[in-house]
Amino acid sequence: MVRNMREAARHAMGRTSGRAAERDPQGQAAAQARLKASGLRPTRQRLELAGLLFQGHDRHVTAESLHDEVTRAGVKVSLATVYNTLHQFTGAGLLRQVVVDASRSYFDTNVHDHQHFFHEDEGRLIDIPGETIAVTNVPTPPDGLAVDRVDVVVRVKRA
Amino acid sequence: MVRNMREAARHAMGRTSGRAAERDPQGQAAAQARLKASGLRPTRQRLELAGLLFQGHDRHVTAESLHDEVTRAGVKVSLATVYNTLHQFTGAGLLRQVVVDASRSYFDTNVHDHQHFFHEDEGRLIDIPGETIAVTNVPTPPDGLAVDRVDVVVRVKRA
DNA sequence: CTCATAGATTAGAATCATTCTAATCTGTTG
DNA sequence: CAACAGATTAGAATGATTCTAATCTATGAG
Repeated sequence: MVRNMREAARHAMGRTSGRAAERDPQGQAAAQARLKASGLRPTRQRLELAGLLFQGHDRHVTAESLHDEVTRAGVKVSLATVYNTLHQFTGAGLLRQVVVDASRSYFDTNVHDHQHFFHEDEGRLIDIPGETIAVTNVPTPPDGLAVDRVDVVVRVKRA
Repeated sequence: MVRNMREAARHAMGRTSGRAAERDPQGQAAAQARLKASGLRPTRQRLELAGLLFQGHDRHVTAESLHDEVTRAGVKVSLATVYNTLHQFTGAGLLRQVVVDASRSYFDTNVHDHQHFFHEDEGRLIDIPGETIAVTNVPTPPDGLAVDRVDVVVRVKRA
């Protein structure tokens, strides 16, 4: 029994993930449950990425930044898989895609109602809590259309 | 004198632009003045593009859509020039760039304060008049940063 | 536990919007 | 009209993202 579990863990997590799991037990566990709920297999790569993404605090990543990060952590995941995973997590409601920069896509681990500062000089996103800003008098959309969501981006620059 | 003006017009406007000018006298004249004010030479290409863009009603274009349009109108302008021109017009305050879609840049001839519906199924922008929506309680940006502008995008889908 | 298989990963090619290059052309000014 | 700064352009280059099709692996059945 003990051996079975070790085997399973080794298979699921791969070489370096013991460390990742220690770094980040809760995020990974929660993510694993949510992956299962979405019909996504808990592969080594997805667990590693989830471990980095869901550490408790809100994060904003691009495919490239996350790929760099996971690679620097000594884990081998292809860029294609990072892209796939970001989209699958988004589909599963674990991430939200943020469009603020024509050249890059950002993904946000905070999927609740909130807005962003976008630092145009550095290409960095900063959360604004959901209750802060109020958007009122949003008009009814044209016929046959329904509001999906309202995005507010406060673009900021060095003073 | 008459001959000089004709020549100038012919040179500035090229083969087919007599028609374009007739189609769109006010937009072109206004644009010409504003180009001059920005130190941009009134070339055939820029006048043609301005003629299409500034016809009085607000427009949303992408580089590709504008290039198609000017090409269909029988005018030969390279895609590179369309990109250059859109950016120069934006720098001159004649256009505003709108980021709503990770895969494309939109340019809006309405540079006044206003917001957009973005039709996610069709990739189409629809103006919301500036006085309609109210955004309140925008927090102070982090130290050393100043608000450049606040973008509001109401994402809509087929009901 | 083992196997078959659906699902996942990946290297590398392909794509798409956009930018760059450097050669040629044109508006402007003297 | 000459000369030159500025503009245009074809085509190459870039960079993010997606696709392909070959190889792996998690899972459920037996």
